[in-house]
Amino acid sequence: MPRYDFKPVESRWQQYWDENQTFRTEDAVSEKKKLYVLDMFPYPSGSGLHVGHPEGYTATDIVCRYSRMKGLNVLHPMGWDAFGLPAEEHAVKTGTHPRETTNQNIATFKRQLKMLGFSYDWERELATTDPDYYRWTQWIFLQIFDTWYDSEYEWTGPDGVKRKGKGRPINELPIPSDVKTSGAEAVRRYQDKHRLAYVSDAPVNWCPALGTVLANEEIIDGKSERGSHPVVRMPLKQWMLRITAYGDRLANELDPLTWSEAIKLMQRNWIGRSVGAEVDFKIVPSENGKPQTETPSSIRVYTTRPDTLFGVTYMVLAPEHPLVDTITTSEQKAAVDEYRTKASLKSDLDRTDLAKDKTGVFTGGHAINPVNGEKVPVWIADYVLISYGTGAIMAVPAHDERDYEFAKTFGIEIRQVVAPAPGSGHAADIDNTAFTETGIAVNSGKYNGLTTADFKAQITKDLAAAGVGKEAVNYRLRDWLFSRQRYWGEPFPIWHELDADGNPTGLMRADTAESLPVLHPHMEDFKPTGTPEPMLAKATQEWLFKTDTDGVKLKRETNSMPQWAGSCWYYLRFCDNKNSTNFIDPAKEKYWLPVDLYIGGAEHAVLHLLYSRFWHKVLFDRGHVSTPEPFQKLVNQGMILGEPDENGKAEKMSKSRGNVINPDEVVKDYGADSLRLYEMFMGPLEQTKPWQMSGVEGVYRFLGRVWRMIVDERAETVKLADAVVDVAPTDEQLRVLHKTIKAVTDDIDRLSFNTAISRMMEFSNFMSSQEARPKVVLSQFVQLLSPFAPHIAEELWNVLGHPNTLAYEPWPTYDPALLVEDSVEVPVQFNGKLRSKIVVPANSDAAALEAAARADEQVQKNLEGKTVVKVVAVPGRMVNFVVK
RNA sequence: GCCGGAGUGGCGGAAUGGCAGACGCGCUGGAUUCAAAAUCCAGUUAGAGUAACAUCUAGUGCGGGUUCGACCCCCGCCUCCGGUACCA
Repeated sequence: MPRYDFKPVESRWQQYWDENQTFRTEDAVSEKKKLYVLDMFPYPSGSGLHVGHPEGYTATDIVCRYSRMKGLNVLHPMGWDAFGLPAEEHAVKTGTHPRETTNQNIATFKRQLKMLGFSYDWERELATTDPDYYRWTQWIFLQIFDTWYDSEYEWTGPDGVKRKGKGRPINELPIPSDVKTSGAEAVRRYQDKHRLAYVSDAPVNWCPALGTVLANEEIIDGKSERGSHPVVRMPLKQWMLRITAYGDRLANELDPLTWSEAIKLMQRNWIGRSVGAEVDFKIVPSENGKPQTETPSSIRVYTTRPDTLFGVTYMVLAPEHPLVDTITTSEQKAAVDEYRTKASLKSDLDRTDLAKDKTGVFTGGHAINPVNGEKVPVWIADYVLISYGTGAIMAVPAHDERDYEFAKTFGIEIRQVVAPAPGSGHAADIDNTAFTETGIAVNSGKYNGLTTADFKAQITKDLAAAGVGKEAVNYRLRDWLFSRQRYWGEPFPIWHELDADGNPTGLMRADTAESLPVLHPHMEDFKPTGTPEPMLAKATQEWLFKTDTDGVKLKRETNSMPQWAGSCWYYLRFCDNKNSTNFIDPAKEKYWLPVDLYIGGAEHAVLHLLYSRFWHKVLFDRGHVSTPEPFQKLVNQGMILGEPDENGKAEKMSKSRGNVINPDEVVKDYGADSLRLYEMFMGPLEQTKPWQMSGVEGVYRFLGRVWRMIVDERAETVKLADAVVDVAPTDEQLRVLHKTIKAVTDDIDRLSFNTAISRMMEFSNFMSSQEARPKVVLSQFVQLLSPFAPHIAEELWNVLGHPNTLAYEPWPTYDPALLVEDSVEVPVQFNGKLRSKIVVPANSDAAALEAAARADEQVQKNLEGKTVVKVVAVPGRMVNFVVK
């Protein structure tokens, strides 16, 4: 073989690994120490693998191959997040069943991943669309459906941690006696209201273009995350998951995880816990004859600043607030109605677009401020959201920017009640801007002089004592809208009871675990209904209806689950993907969980990771898993941008820009090892970085040099180069080898793959110039290279005379004694500036260093005419003369 | 606006308190070749200086500070990237 020909080598080893099942992980639970390394499994899109995919996959593959050589029992699986809209949209256009499209795409992805030589255990492959898989997705849904959250329950979990709050079986939910006396049906309805999976009639985000409703998390700037289609809000009956019940735990239990602070913060911000108070303002009976006898007779507001209660000069209800009709006077009714209509027509986008200009209408009604008895006018305005807090606020223009703007617009009084604390460096300029800092209370009656923190604590207590308020916690996080109107998602294992006329009674029945999976109905026509009516409503009568054993007529739930469902628990199924009696064997769960290293894109920082943690915690509470968190260590790979343009500016890869790099092409021209090596050599894993084809060329040349270092290029067949001999290595060769072993090992442990590769380049630059290259040294180097470029490494390992694969050869270790050099070059500084270098024995102490430095000619020249104030000598590092 | 991250040669990046620019790309020159590709060798921060070395000066976004010594730590700014936004 004259030159390194990657094609036959790469396909030979891929075949070898396949045939010998080299990377099969033993199914039995082992005594060996385990390592579970997981990639975020891909959505198998029609366009195939993107160069961004192999970045994370190569990183995990390096860790896995390295860890196997270190003797760990490694679990490294791959699967497919295969439900989703594109396959269904394709079905609408072509009539091809989504399953067929999905299977084709999976085949392409699988071929591409195999082409890159990743050491997955393909026996554990799974797709979320497999009935054997979504059977258990539906089963977990039933667990969630069967659970209510007891926020007062104190318990110690299998992890030994004491917690307050637990998801408990619905049959343990205490039923109030008045409900109990109302009969069995009332009890069922009461239970349904408390389940973690429940049906709600609240306004939701309906996206006509996608033909489905979307979760809050799937909406960006008022448009759909996918496709940027407009979204409108309308009330619909939808499934919700009570993720807010777990808000505190989802935020707090992030602490012990090895995740970047940035991602933890994003999750905490998304959860958005805030502590404040709820305060009741009594509604003032109308003065113009309109009777005000309706209950409730007070407006409840939520505030994080109860210390500013004395500064309240008006109140605002969200336009959708139920009390608007009650409080609006007849004079104001027309104006209020008009405003509400306008607000309801505005999309969320419009509402945020107009963020600067405050609008609103006076209702004519008033309420009483509980702290001072003042009559406060009540307005409606769309800057108050019905979906947060109580949908009503007390407005304190002096100390809130939004209220300030509103008050300026409508000429409402601005009353300062907080003064800057002395020495805080803040100033209050109430004539021009709101003062939103904390400080000292003023104009607040008996509370004057209290600090913001003390005032808050005191008034919260006082309000509670008076029965007009209490401490309250609020979350930005909403319950998770869990139903979609599409075909290509998991059907719900739920039936609705029908009355004699065929109308739903509102009562539900769950499928039994044994009857799962609920399969998709056969359909020919995949066109969306164009209305919020789900696709599955077009299914056959047999699929849709049945009569239960007790004679009750039932209709199937026709919504389907969102794409997130399948990815919420796939890491569990990988541990035991063939189990037909359980979603995971408990012993296997105990052994493999948690995932030790999870690598994927930052785009899943809130959605997938939050949902998945939520499901895991429900399973934890119900005793199905033993760890409170699924992913111990998380690393987000940086985005790979396209090639920089002539101005050096690199942009996101996209079809429209025409700068997408196809991994197939790269592998065709340079081979899989080069692609893997390049993606790791580009820069730090977590950093965003531009693609440069010339860089691929660089690592490709490096592999050629490594090949020539070992193989005789001029020979007809693959044989060792003449310089490769069976001799004892020189001291220098040993030192370079052991330095490289140390550096590469440390770098892999730190996931610093770019520097590991540069160390191997240094090694090959050195060794290639050696006239005699000891086999034993080269063999160990090939092992170091093998996690990064496994194909060429396996081949060279063979050429060096080792039979079989090196996948389980013990990882080379270094001898610290060999790293020590006899003499070292040490810089000599004058006032911190480099002036000379001296060569001294490596073990020289500070005094010897200084003496050697003083003996140096350059140093003496620099010392002339100067006074030495101080000498700093750090053995092995440097000498610094402080002179005047 | 708020929260996070980052600013180092022509480019990707290395060095987390001790020789700034490892390694790679690109570029320049040379060797090899009939020629090319491939490969190998040398050079490559800028400026001053030298026949050539030597040597000197400046230099890690900007301004200040701590230190014998700062890309690294502290304070104040600027720019770029990511997240988020009427959340009371």
